[in-house]
Amino acid sequence: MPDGGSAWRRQGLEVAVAEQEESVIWLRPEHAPVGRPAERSRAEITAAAVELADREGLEAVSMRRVAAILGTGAASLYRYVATRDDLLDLMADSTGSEYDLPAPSGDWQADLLVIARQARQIMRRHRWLPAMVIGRPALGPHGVDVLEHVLDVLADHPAGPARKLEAFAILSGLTALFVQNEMAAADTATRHAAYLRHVAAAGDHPRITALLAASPPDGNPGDQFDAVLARTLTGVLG
Amino acid sequence: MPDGGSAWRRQGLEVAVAEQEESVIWLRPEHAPVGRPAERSRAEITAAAVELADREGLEAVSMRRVAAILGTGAASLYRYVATRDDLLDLMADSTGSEYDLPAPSGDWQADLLVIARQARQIMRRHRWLPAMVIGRPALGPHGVDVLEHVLDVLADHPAGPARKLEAFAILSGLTALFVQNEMAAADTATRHAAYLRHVAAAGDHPRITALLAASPPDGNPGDQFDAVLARTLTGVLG
DNA sequence: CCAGTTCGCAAACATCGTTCGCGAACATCG
DNA sequence: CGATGTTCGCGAACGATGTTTGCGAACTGG
Repeated sequence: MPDGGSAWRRQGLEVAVAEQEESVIWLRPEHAPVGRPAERSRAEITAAAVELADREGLEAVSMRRVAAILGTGAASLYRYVATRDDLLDLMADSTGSEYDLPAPSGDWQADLLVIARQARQIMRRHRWLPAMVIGRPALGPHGVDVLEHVLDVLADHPAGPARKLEAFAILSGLTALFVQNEMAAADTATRHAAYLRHVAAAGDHPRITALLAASPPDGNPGDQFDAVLARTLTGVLG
Repeated sequence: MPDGGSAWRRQGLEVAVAEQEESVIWLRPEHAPVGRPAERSRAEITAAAVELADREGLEAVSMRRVAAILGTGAASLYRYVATRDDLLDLMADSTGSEYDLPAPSGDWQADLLVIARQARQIMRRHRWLPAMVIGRPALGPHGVDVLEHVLDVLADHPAGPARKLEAFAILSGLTALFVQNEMAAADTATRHAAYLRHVAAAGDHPRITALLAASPPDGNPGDQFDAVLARTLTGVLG
């Protein structure tokens, strides 16, 4: 049988292995137990992709460029990853290793804020992360560790499982939203401002006109992150 | 001068026009005042793109496919739009016409909830919208109308302009997050569940194991949208 | 040593966004 | 009415993308 695509996985070395869904990369063994050994690893490829994304953005992460960084051919990457989206999932989950997860203190609200603040820092380090957290939530080994920790923090909380999962999703999503907004402040805001000035000059939309007139002398609103997130969490939890 | 790209715009018919930023599509006149008349309009192209996205998703919206729907060549679209992202901006803003904006009632919290609920419905109608609202917030003519209305609702509110703008961004973003989550419930959740079952079976992560065991008999948490959004808005505003 | 299997990867395919160049179409003006 | 100036429509091409195919090379268990 020529190649044929991972036939060894079906040979029943472990019964549980045969039952696995192949649609999720975390359940696919990284290396085959027989045959020519691989020269690289998922971690190595992921690290290269993350570094490239940090430097030039997500859209610069093409199979060819990642392969070039590693000094291989583009097609070789498909021995480690079924598709580009798999690589993106690996990238997103790998950032989960940057969390420091201290033991729960008893104050779940404070503990969740600690996590959220770390998430914010991590997303600032990897400016492509917010878009992935929002648009393609991946739950790999590291993400599972974070989820376990959140559930540990909420262990004594009376809310049901579904609500706790929702709280986790909102914590991640809202943090990503915040970071995305503060990143777009320098870029998108300028483009919007040009059009908003035009709208203000046109005469309709008096509220926008007034807002733009009073905008410069307005003190900056400070960092609303903690306050908004705390309120939102008490909204979904008790 | 052969074509050369919209030279008439520089001829100073209107002084204000010459000052315009060309980087924003809303400030670029749709049709040239001289020369051969265009056979189509931005609105027509936008409508075709929206219909295609509603049917087959955002990634199906390619210049070639949109052009094919209209019975033209792909290159022709660039007479109406400078880039594909411009077309996406047009699509996003066009959904702003689906709002019904009643006069402010005096209760700003209730009025904002009315807007948010409409946003939710609109995003459910156009399943590609949440990703755009979050990743590429476009503020066109219709978006400006909605913003004007929100500012009108908040006219008597003591918060500063920056905070009101932040409230608007959070209102849109959080709504998009919610819709994205409820859409992913059927798709992503299934993929996650397979891996989560594996994690639970592995033995570590006892909280996740317990959560999965108690998951089926747990009553669904009802619709948290109104509650979470209200709490968050009072978090950023007074 | 050989049979079995996987690995690395050049080449090819389909598709994408975008640009170029030019004939055709239209409004204006002489 | 015809010439002129300008834009429009668009076939063809360019470069880049994700992915597949096919095969020689590399390794291992028997």
